[in-house]
Amino acid sequence: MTLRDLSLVETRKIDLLNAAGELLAQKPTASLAEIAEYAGIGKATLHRYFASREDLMVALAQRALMVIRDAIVRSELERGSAVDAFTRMIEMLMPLGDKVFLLLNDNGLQDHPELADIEAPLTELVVGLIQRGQASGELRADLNAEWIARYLDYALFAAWKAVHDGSIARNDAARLLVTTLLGGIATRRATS
Amino acid sequence: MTLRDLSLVETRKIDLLNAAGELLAQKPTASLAEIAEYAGIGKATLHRYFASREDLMVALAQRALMVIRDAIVRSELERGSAVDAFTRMIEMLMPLGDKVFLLLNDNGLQDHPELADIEAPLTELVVGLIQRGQASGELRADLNAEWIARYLDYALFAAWKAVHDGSIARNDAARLLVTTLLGGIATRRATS
DNA sequence: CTCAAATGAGATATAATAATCTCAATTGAG
DNA sequence: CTCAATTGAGATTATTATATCTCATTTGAG
Repeated sequence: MTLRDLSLVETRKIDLLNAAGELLAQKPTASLAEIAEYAGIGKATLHRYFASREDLMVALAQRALMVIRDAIVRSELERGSAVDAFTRMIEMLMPLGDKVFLLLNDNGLQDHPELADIEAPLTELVVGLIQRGQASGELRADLNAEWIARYLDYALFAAWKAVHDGSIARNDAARLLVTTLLGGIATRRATS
Repeated sequence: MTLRDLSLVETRKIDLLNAAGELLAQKPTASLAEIAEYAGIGKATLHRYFASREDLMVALAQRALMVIRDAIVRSELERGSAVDAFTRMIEMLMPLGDKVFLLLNDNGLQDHPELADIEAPLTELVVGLIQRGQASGELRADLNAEWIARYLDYALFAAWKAVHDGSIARNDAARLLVTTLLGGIATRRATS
């Protein structure tokens, strides 16, 4: 085994990130020593892969964003009606909560450049979908698309948290979120 | 001046909390030394008022919740239609973002008993309003009231953050949030 | 099998911050 | 004005976690 064998190194990094993500989901304040132990490796080895805690955190957040991106790509936003695509996207994203939702807020990595580079095109995809829906008359055109995208983000967090707390059923979460987002909380009568 | 003069001690505590909240809003990682300096008092004095950092943080979060509670009480949820009351509440809460929205997520004080005691009755008030709206036919009865309350929380954060980032206008935020929450993001056509 | 590369356990060094302590200076009630 | 209570500046100690280092052991490519 040599360091030049990038695929092996990458595999180990992935295993390490998986373990770290798992532990941090339970205990967001876990120390590097705890993470190393949980991952079954030595502290020194952890540092060989990630020089600092921040490096590790950034890598974790990058991966979380990439998981989200993959889910969005796989939901084929361009296919069918905007509302159908929107629904597919929520259904794909909903199950990812456990892996990503703690990682993406809790930390102080909001405006890290390496993360912004991944997040920006992601937001673009979503904004694009929303604009398509507005153009087709499916989504309200009186709301700014960027606002809707941000609103969607937070609504996702709300649903993830509700599932995590056990206050809504896992299987029901996507449907519930979609219907709440699309239809709002008022009846027709009240908003007419 | 003696320690038995509770009102004076309370006044100083309030000043200290104001300063601490102000600084932490700008720099959430500020050390106790920085907080003391910003408040214009010595570190020792700060410790005389709050024995530990956690004590201070809990006090800050308590106060933030109390500020929110006051705003909700002043919006008279029982007066008029549920939608009107709901709108008044959002309009009262929106301007508080700067003071409270960092304090209530960022930290690790989620399930502190002293905070839960303040938060629980608050949630009750909101859930009560939502149920009133559902009973009167103004709000959708097919959505669980607790879910709507939580959804509302996160939507508020979304709007607060959007204002903070400058991506929506301060003056417009309450109206935008209310219309998005009540009406949803889809057109009538799409949800019919 | 061989050996260079990689690893793990743990010691050690650094760093940041919280918490405590000391004491001279200030404050304000009476 | 007087004096006990309070305060502030800063030294000191305690705590915690990160980061580095050492070296014996393990691993796996060839």
